[in-house]
This record gives sequence, structure tokens and C-alpha cells, in this order.
Amino acid sequence: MDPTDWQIVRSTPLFGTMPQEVAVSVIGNQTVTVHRKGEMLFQQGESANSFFVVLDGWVKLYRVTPDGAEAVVGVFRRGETFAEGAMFIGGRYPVSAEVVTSSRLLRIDGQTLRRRIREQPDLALSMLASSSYHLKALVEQIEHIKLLSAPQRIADFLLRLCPVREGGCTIELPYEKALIANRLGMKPESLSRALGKLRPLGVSVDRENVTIVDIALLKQFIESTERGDEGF
Amino acid sequence: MDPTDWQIVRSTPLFGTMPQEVAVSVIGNQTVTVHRKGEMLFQQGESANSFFVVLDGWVKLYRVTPDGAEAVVGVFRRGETFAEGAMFIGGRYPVSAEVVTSSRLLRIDGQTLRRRIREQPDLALSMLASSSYHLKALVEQIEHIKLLSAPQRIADFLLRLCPVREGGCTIELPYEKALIANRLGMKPESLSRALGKLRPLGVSVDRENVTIVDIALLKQFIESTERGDEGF
DNA sequence: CGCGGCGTTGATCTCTGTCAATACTTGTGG
DNA sequence: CCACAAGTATTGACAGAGATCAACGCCGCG
Repeated sequence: MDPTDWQIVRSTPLFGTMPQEVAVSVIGNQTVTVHRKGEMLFQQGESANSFFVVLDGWVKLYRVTPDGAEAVVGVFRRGETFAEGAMFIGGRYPVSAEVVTSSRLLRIDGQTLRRRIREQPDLALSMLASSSYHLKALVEQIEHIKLLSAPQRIADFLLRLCPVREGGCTIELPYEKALIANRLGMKPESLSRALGKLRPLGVSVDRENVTIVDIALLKQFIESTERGDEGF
Repeated sequence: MDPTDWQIVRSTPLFGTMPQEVAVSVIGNQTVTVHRKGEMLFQQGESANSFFVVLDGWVKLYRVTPDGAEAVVGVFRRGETFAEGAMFIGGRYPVSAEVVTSSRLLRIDGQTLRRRIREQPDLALSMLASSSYHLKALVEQIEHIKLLSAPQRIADFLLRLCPVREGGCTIELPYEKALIANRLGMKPESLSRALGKLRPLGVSVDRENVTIVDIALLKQFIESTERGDEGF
């Protein structure tokens, strides 16, 4: 856990707002672990004893149905925390977690966390803020699935990846397209075609590289008459 | 706030697990309000100063897009709390709330809640548990939209309304079908037709009354080869 | 060089949305 | 008490989005 890691941890909604010494008291001597693509962190239904901070890489959270179908409910990256909530609802993870890219994670023990919360009520407020953050993300995801078409959802996905606020840019898709598709609630084939439909709006795709001519066009596209494509 | 109300409050995930005196200290002299169908409680983006316990009736939470389309993300009933999380994420409600049935609500002030949390760290743990409960509900909703067909989603909706664990029963739909449809991510017309498709599985509908011959059939239907209908 | 995973493309099908017409229910006012 | 209007639910015909199935191309890797 080098200084850069600390910087990342302090950039999270959870640890970013609390006094330095409180953060230290929680993270103290927690373990940093490295994982390879495909590793499982925990499975839906397992008892939840810890949560995670992503220091590097990507981790997906998903639900599996009795017959094996997967629904990705979130993909987390450097500077994000996940599974904080699980430890408080019956102590069971409601989702499964798998590393989708070589990753470095900080694992934080639930036992010690609870102890710290009792000593430091403000810590609880931070946890609540973080929890609310995830709540909001899920609500937005539901909104998108219900109200936006596939091309619009990808447009939104791309926008969130953009480092700039206006103009154009080139971004690299962070993980496999099949996973992006699942995350957005569609099939890989649909993702391909939907990306094709964004071409007229200045989006060109070459392997994992996507270049966007003008962000504003995409923003406008997302807000254009729900579920309808261009035209009117 | 009569004894029955207290019983309801104590049945929530939030107030059910804490010591009596802590619950009293929070709820103390909070106000009970009555509302008629159609009343707005708050709007997405407003600053969040309180959260609610439903004592009677139904309340819907939804998102609206710039051009007015609605996506219902939750409908809450007697014994449920909502908007607890909002007060901790930038203090703004991420959703709008509207009463969909004549209702009685208990409104709990955020200021006093925060104060109590600092005095009573355990209270924070209860809040976290409640928050996680909502998190889980949203995750399940996403799973359902992504993996289940319209008829399967209604089947699930009906099952959650059933008071019995096995056999058959008759239930009354708690609110308008248009709202049920939106809640399940479909149009009213689709709801009608989807209910029709459940007929062969022993579901008959007459106005707002639904009778189910055998719960087990529906359960099986929901788990049958994702998105596919019966047979193969 | 050949194999396997991943992504694209094409043809077709199915589900759900859309638009429109029709009951049915409820509430209002004469 | 009835006529009428407005809101709500159902039904039909149709269109479109996305899923499915299958084939193919591409790239990395042994």
C-alpha cells in the first residue's frame, strides 16, 4: 500500500470525506491483494465479512439465476468501493463478484469496521453516504434500462468514460464488449449494431478504441425523444 | 400516532432492530401526515431534509427524464421506509415521490436524525441495514428487468403479493394497473396481455382481483428457461 | 500453422411498443 | 335518476427493437 494507493483510497466517496486519522484507523493494516482475470471474490449468498476498494483493475458484480443466466449490476474501477452494504443486511452478499481484469484490491474487514463505527459515529455517516451513492447508481441504471434504447445506453456509457467535458476524444473500452453488453442489459450482437447506429453521430470504433467527434451530439441523442431514434 | 402505528413502525427493518428507547428518541414527536392520491411529497433534485415511514397507503418513487417520461423505481407500502439514504448523498433526493393512494405517513426530520446518530452509533448500523435492504431490492429489480420476460415479471409481482406460501389464493391488486406496468418496466397494454398469458397457469383476473390456483406453478414458470415461454 | 476466444454480420423470429378503437367505471350536473 | 364526460382497462392490427441462430473474420497464442 504505497502513497499512490492512499491517494486512491482517499478519492473514494467513503474515505474521502473523513479525517485522515479515522481513515487510517479503519484501513490501518488491511491487506492489499492481487487478482487475475476471472478470479471470484465472493458468491451471492455467502456470508459477508469484508468489503473492497479497487486500487487497480475492474471488478464486476452480478446476479445469477437458478439456471445460470447472469445479470451484471455493476462494474467497479479504481477509486470505487463495493459491497460495503452487504455486511449489514443479514451479513450475506446479495450478488457475486468476479475480477474481470488483472486487479489490485484493498480488502477491509467487517469486524474491525463495525468496531470503528461504534467509536466513530461520523464513520457511519460516511458509510451511509457511500451506500447512498450506490443506491443512486442503481436507480439511474434502472431508469436507463426502462427509458433508453440500446444505442442511447451505449452513448451514455461512452460519455461516462470520456475524460473531457466538451469537444471530442478517444477512449479505450475498459473491458470486454460482452461484459459491456451485459452491463447495459443487452446481447453482444446488439452492442455491435447499436455502436453502428452511433456512427452517424460521430462515433467510430476500431477494436477497443472509440473516438468521439463531439460529446454534445451524444448528449443530445440521449435526451432525444425517449426510445425514439433520430428524426422526430 | 396510536399504538397500531407504533407496531407498524417497529416492524420496519430500520426501527425494528433497535432498542425501544432509541426508536422513541428518534421518532419522538415527529409528525404524522395524511395525503390524498396524487399528492407530491418531494421532487427529484430537491434538498432532502427528511425521510418517511408508510403507516398506511402506497407511495411511488420515480425518476423523470428531461422530456417527461417516468420510470418508477419503487412502490412502498405500510411498514416500509423510503428516502432514508437521500439525506446523506449531497442532501438531494435522487427521485421524486408521489402518493398513489390515500395515505398516512410518518415524516422524520433529518436534522434530529443526524444528531441521534452521533449519540447512538448503533442507530447508524440500523440505517445502514435499511439502506442495504433497499440496495438489494434495486439489484433484484435490475435482475428481473434484464433476465425475465414480461409475464415472468408479473408472475413474480403477484407472488410477492401472496399471503400464503403454497397452494392458491386470491389477492387484490394494490394500485392502478398502469402503475404496476411502469413499476415492472412495461406498458399497460403489455401488462394486460402478459396477464392473459398467465391464464393457462391458473391465474384469472377480474378487475383488481386476481386468483391464483397454485403458487408453485408460477414459481416454476419464473424459473423456466429465462425469457422463454413454456414448452420448448 | 492451426486452434480457440472474441467480435461482427446477416437472416429470421418474437416480444413488446405504438396507435387506435372499444368497453367499463366513476363522478358530475342537470 | 339519467346523460354525459373523463379516467382506466382491454383488445386488435401493425411496426420496430432486440434476441436468436448461424456463419464468418480477426487476432493472439501454443
